[in-house]
Amino acid sequence: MDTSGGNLDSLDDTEPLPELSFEDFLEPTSEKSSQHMEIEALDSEEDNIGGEDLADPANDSLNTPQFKKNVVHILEDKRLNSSGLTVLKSHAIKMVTAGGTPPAKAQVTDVKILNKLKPIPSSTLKIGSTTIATKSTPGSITKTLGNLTQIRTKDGQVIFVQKSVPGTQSSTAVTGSPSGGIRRLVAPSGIQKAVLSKGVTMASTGLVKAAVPAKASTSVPGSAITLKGIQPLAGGTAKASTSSTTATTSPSLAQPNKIQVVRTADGKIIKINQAGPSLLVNAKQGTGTTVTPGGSAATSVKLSPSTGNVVLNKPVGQVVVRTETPVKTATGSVASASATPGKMLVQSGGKQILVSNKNIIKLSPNASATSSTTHTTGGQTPSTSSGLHAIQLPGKGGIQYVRVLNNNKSAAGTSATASIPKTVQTQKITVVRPPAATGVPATSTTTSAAAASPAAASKANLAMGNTNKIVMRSMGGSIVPLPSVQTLVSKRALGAISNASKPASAASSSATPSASQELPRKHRLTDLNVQLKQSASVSSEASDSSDAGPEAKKPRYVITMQQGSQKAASQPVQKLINRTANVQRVVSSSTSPSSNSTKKIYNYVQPTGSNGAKYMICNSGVPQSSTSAMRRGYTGYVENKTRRPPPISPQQHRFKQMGPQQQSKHQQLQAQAKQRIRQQQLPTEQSTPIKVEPKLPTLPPGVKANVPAKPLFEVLKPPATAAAAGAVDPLGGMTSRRKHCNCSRSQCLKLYCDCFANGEFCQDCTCKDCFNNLDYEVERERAIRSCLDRNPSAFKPKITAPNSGDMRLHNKGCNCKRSGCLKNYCECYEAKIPCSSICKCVGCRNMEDRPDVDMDSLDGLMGVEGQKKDKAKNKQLNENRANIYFTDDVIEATIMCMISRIVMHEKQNVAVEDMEREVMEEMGESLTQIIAFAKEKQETSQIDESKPSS
DNA sequence: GAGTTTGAAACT
DNA sequence: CAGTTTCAAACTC
Repeated sequence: MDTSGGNLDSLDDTEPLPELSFEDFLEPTSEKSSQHMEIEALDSEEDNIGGEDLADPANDSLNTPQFKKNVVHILEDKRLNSSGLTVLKSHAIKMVTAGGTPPAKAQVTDVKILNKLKPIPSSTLKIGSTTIATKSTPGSITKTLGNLTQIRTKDGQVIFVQKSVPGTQSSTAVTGSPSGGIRRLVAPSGIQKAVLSKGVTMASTGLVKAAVPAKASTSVPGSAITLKGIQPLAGGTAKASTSSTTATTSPSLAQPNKIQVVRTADGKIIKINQAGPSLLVNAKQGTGTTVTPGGSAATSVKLSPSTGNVVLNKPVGQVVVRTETPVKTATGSVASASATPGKMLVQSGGKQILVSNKNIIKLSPNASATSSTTHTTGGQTPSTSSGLHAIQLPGKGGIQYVRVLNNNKSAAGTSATASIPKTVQTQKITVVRPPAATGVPATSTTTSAAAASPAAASKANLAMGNTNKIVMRSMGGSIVPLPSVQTLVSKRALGAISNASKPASAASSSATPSASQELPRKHRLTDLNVQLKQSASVSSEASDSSDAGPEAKKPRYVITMQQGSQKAASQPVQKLINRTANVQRVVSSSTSPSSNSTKKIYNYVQPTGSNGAKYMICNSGVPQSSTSAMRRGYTGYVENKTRRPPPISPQQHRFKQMGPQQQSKHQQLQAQAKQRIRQQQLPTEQSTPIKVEPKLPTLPPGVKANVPAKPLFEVLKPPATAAAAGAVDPLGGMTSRRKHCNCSRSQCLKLYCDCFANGEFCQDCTCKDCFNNLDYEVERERAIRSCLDRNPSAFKPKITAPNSGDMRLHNKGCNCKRSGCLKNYCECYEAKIPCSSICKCVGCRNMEDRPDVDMDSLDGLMGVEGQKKDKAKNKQLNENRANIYFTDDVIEATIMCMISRIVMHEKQNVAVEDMEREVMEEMGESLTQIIAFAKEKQETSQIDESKPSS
């Protein structure tokens, strides 16, 4: 992304801003329900953006670099959905401007108002719900020139309204709205801009056409389209570097008092005019990577790829978004990147504006938003004031989204539902950028805090006053999931995510990093797990949160101590992991200010000895290691390629591999873990500094969750310090990433990528065009969903133990053909488990008992099926034999013998150590007898079998 | 380090 | 669901 940014800067920065003119209004063709959830709508929109161009044919042409015009579609009651831009057909407003033309040139703006708009009385000029001028207003309509009616607006502007007959207008404009009338607003030559509504300034000058459909039935006061909030910039006079100045100082702008210009890393510029509610969309290339304050009062905001959330705590009235033609496609594989225009989606007050290329803007009203938010303020520009504003900016490699959320009582980000805030009066603009190591931690923290905790959010809102909230995500630099998307995407993960009840304060930073740390899945961890239910409610919640299946119900949690935020943050959680003796699964609930009571499920280990408690984070629901083996379900950590090591536990093995220094560190960590466990075991949890949060990518993976207490992106944030933490961890790297991916074509958004498959962000990887990071959260979420759609268990561990005590098996089995399952190509082999009957491998030599047997010779003797059957048969036979000799009676008898020894020694006051030894000896004797019996039986049976034949 | 092999994932 | 293609890791040289 960095590379493209530079190119863009050089190319686009100098270009004058194309002026926007309203050309025509599209006749709504169909009424689509806006029942889509926000996430769905976003998905569709994303899909549209990412993939095909808008349905509008004009887009295609517009997307071409040569095309100079800006087209704006304002859709009503529609949100971009899966169907794509077809939604835009209804109630769309297309604004076409001479994109590359110098601003000095007179601009003609044609505006078409599609149906659902209230017919404008001859005496009233109204766009949307905003009345520009009325006859009733004294002196508003000054005179009539031919078919033009001169209207003086409240602001003293003079515009001419021309009634025109459909068909006389441009074909595009009139098409679809035969019944609609067209009013042409012609601004006198002396007027540089037309003020269409209070707070809305049309910078472009010249002709304004307003086609008003005659459909009275559809004309609902609230359904009217308001242009307020959309203001084409007057010009390309201002370059990216000076854009802020232009916005603030431009006399042509009626409202802009304070404009903040935010420039993304990709060179995209977002201007936020705090003076007014209007939204400025400017499709001009940007160059810089920094955001410059628009005015003295404006707060400087820097949006670098590494930047986190940025919250503009000031009333925002105007937002200017400049887009630039992506020079490079998202994938980067397309050679003709320049020909691939980016798209910008602006969602405003239930409307969405999709800008294709720098010159194409589409506004699509969000039905849901419109319905819910419109008319709440007595018809005062309801549409613009309410709803969400999402702006998707073309990036060098991706798309940027900006969402302006209404300032709701509760933080918009916290809203899990797709409901759109109905409160229109106050808006909060928050530019959220993924936090990065070098980002703006303060801002990001603020945003996250607001989203995460109601209290914080409310507080933030108070501070912000009348502001809009803008959540911006960009593919080029960073991506912040739109709230709706978050709700959408994270439903599964939310359960786990919501559980993240990290303090809004610095704790978040510390927690997040830890969350991203890898928690290597332990071998047979489930065997040792003992589920403890601390509270019935908790357990119920846990079950509730797991819609995605049993495994999905097991979110990963990272337990970190709150000790010095930085310290805790930098301290990999894995360090504390200890897999030993008794691992208890603890389901606990905690309540955070921001979220519902959260349920935490984690394992802690308590050795049988008196060494104190050890603990480990649990979570079986998500692959936790980054190795391919882990990705494939191997829960153990494969540190080296040595296969078939002595049957020591992975932990032992790893510990063994540690150097002295590492071991000491390990011990130190263990001590810390113990301490934490003790603290956690204290009855009074509130006093415990221990923080339990879901392990990072809880989300991904198919984990169904409740409403996210916090924005998904917050939860998904890769630990800022994780990367810095590097690979070394206290446990000698057992929990560190074994390897970094090297993906080149999958953008790390497919299961090919180990990182992605493990639900992790790429860190320190050598991958190319990596999208598996917070900057591309949208794409990442989409990819996750896509994977889950294909395979709901895609992110579940592939290797599990069916039952406690059972051997781990590959859930799906391998399918090796040529490796004999004796190379790491084989997932089973890589996981150090024998192939099972589930496997479809050919020539398998990865047998449990005889891995060394050369099965090649057998290949010719028996077909694949034969091998499978044989394998299954042997397995079953072994099981049967075990059942024959280890009957319940035998086992019971053995146990009774052992107990009897205990009782006997207790009476004799024998030392515990001796008692244990005696008991073990007793068991050994019993086993010996059983084996002897089995042998005898077998010999007897063989003799019996041989007798008949002879 | 480049090229090949391999099998899961993705696609058709 | 099967066959094919894509992909990235594992492996070989």
